[in-house]
Amino acid sequence: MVVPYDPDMAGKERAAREAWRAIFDFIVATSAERNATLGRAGLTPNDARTLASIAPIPRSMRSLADEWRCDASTVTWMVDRLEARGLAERRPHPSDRRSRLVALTPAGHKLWSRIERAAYQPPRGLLALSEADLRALREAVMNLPTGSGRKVLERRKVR
Amino acid sequence: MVVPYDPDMAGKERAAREAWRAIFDFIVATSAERNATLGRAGLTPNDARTLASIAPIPRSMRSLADEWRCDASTVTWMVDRLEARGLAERRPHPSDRRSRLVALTPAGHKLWSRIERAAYQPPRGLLALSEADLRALREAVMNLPTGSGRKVLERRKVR
DNA sequence: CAAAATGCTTGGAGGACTACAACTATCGGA
DNA sequence: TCCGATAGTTGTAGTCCTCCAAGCATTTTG
Repeated sequence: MVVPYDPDMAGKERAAREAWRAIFDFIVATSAERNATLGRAGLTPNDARTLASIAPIPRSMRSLADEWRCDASTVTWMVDRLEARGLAERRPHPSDRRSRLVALTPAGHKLWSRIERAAYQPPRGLLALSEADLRALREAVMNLPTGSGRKVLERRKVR
Repeated sequence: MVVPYDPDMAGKERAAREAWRAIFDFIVATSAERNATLGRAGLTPNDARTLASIAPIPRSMRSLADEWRCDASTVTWMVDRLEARGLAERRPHPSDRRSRLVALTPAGHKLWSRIERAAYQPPRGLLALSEADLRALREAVMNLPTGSGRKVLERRKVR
């Protein structure tokens, strides 16, 4: 499909830019609050990231290090902290005795589901949008590259 | 204005929740990437926050501490770091000789505008929305409360 | 004016985060 | 079976972030 000239494009581009700026600013403004919320629960941002990563299914230390592109020892520290709080635990890997699976404890599941529920509570203001808009917004956000415009983000294979 | 019953509400609520979840996941997924991008520019997250705060207009140390609800000495450290890198500078306050205004240097402006431009680049997906929708979206987001309900964040106790 | 308040800096302290190097245990292929 | 590769831990180190206490300069208030 060819679009030789769309007189609306200029205005639309600008509108998109302004909308995005608002979203971005909101994200920035929110992240501080989000961290404060986590802090109230005694969690650091990394704690939360770890919980989120292992909540669906136990993960090996190695896979976490790969996902986060950090040193394996860093994962050791992070998991240590969660384990000390009783939120996560190391389990033996069923087929590789070198490896450990990191899993949430019942307390960890409880805490994380509470935080997740609160965090996913959509702000009322979103209801000002039409359902179609909301879907478009969701689509738009879901298709965003997670890098800040950076080139092709090298695919990370999460095992 | 009374809204006794809106058959769309259920679907809308769900759409809002899903859109919000997408945004939230994006925030989580992005924060690491975003920090990596900043890191490539030699900036810590706090560096970026400071640059963003003083970019529009020079600010006093005090106002920054108030905005971030942190100790005044923390602001001193942060500004020190930027000043050491030649990105920001302290200027005398025109009417209060106790106070200092923190401003971007030319180098700071240059760097920040580059980063800002990249960060504010709107995702193409947003163009799927009509211009009117985009404006509505912007309005909605701009009117969102940035807090997750909680108003007063208690001083976090240092252990 | 004297005292209290304010703006900022310095010094001290500690936790979080991160990497690298060295080490142990285990796995997998030749 | 033997050896290189892999998973994870420990020790070391450095930066960042954050606070509190103390102190200085200046402003505001009684």
